[in-house]
Amino acid sequence: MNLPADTAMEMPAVARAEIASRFERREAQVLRILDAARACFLKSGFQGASMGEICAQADMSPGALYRYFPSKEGLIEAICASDKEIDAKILANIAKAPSIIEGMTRGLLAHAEQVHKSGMAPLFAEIFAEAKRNQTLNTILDRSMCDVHDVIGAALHHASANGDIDPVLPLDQLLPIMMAMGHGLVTHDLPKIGISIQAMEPAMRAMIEGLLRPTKKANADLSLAEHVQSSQQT
Amino acid sequence: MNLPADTAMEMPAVARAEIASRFERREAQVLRILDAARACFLKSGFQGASMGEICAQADMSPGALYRYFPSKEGLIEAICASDKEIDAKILANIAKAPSIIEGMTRGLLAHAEQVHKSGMAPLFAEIFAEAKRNQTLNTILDRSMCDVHDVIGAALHHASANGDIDPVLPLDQLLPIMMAMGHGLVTHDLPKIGISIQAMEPAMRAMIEGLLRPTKKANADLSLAEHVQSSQQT
DNA sequence: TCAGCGAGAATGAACGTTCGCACTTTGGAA
DNA sequence: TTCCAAAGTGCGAACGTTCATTCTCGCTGA
Repeated sequence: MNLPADTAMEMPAVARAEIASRFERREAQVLRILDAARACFLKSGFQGASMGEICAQADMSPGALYRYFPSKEGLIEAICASDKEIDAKILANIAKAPSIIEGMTRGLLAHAEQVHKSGMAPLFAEIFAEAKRNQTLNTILDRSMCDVHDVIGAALHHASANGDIDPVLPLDQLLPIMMAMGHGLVTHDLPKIGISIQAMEPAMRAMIEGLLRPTKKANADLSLAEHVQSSQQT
Repeated sequence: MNLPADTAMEMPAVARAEIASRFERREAQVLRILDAARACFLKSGFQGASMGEICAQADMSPGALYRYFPSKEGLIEAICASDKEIDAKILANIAKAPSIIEGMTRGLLAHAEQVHKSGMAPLFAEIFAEAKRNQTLNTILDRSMCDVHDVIGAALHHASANGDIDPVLPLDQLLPIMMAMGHGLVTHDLPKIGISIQAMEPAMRAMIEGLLRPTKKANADLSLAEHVQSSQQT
């Protein structure tokens, strides 16, 4: 941003290119620490990872690390806050999608695939688990969830106004269901089962279509009468 | 706290006969410890809860506790193993349901409601997060998931043989989706949002119907063509 | 009498954090 | 330019605490 230009000019060109100013150097160090912390938290969990472990991973002494973060708690909060931004592009695509069904289908799958491919699924699970106990984390998570809520909520309203959503179902119930689905896809260990996430697209689309598309559900109870002749097993 | 062991110990001679034997007393103590551990893990997480905390909650000294469990690790494993049984009745109901759609709808919601009502959702989140790092826990969890897989898998096969499931979708993809949904409903903080889980039944049924019910999805891409005139927002 | 139980102090390791110090960079005065 | 004080940075030993676990010993019921 607002670098002292004179200082930059006193430096040799090579050094200036690498770390042009104090501010940037500081930012680079912060990033280095965050990367190390992410790796350690991923491997050992928030409580399980020690500051020593993180220092070693960042190739830095404790004294140095504590110049950048006031505490382990602060580090955890920074990790949570930094990882919310992952969704930005995906959210934009949901808003731009030709229909709510396409948007949600692709958005959910893209999100799940991104998280699993980057290997960050355990970290997500950790964040959500920790947020149920840690008030500060909970607030951070809520704030980042707000963006998601806003985008999907707006898309739902828009689709509803267009008559693309079954009027029987209250809109404010659809959103939590979507959120829970996304949550499940990310937290559940899909890759372990050997499922390709992209291959799930037809099934996901069918499911979301069932949820949102009008008609066909005036009284769903007929499914009961229809299938009385059925199921039991050993 | 209403701990079984407490009550038993303060009971008159007649009632004491119920837990007279060494074995039964030992079992009661184990239960007392497990209850305390569950409460502490729920509040502070596996790593966050200390043995001291658990001892205090169980009203027991460390020396006593260690007569029943070899380590904190062992306690965690016991908690994970004991909490898998929650699903037994719900699973049975899924198998007995008149149709796969009814079974899955009610099963998923019953499971979610039970977990949330008992306030154990954070513990579930904790277990799943921890299992991604701890090999032993992972095995325990896998084993308990096997039961669920078996029951739902059997129900799916049965329904599929009856023609109740869209033949286009491979069965082995449906199961992970169901699992992920259940997982999401449990782990996501539905009650915080103020949603009554039972009220979600129509929406859930519509969604599962969309996923399983035949017809209507020969080429779902028409949803794209249909809605080209759509969505953007502020 | 004896095996098992329970309490609680003791132990030793690990942890988050701080401290003191040496080194470098910065910005301005001489 | 040269010099200096101030500020910033990094290191790693050290600190105080907390933790999981063990030990010792007295107690209890059979």
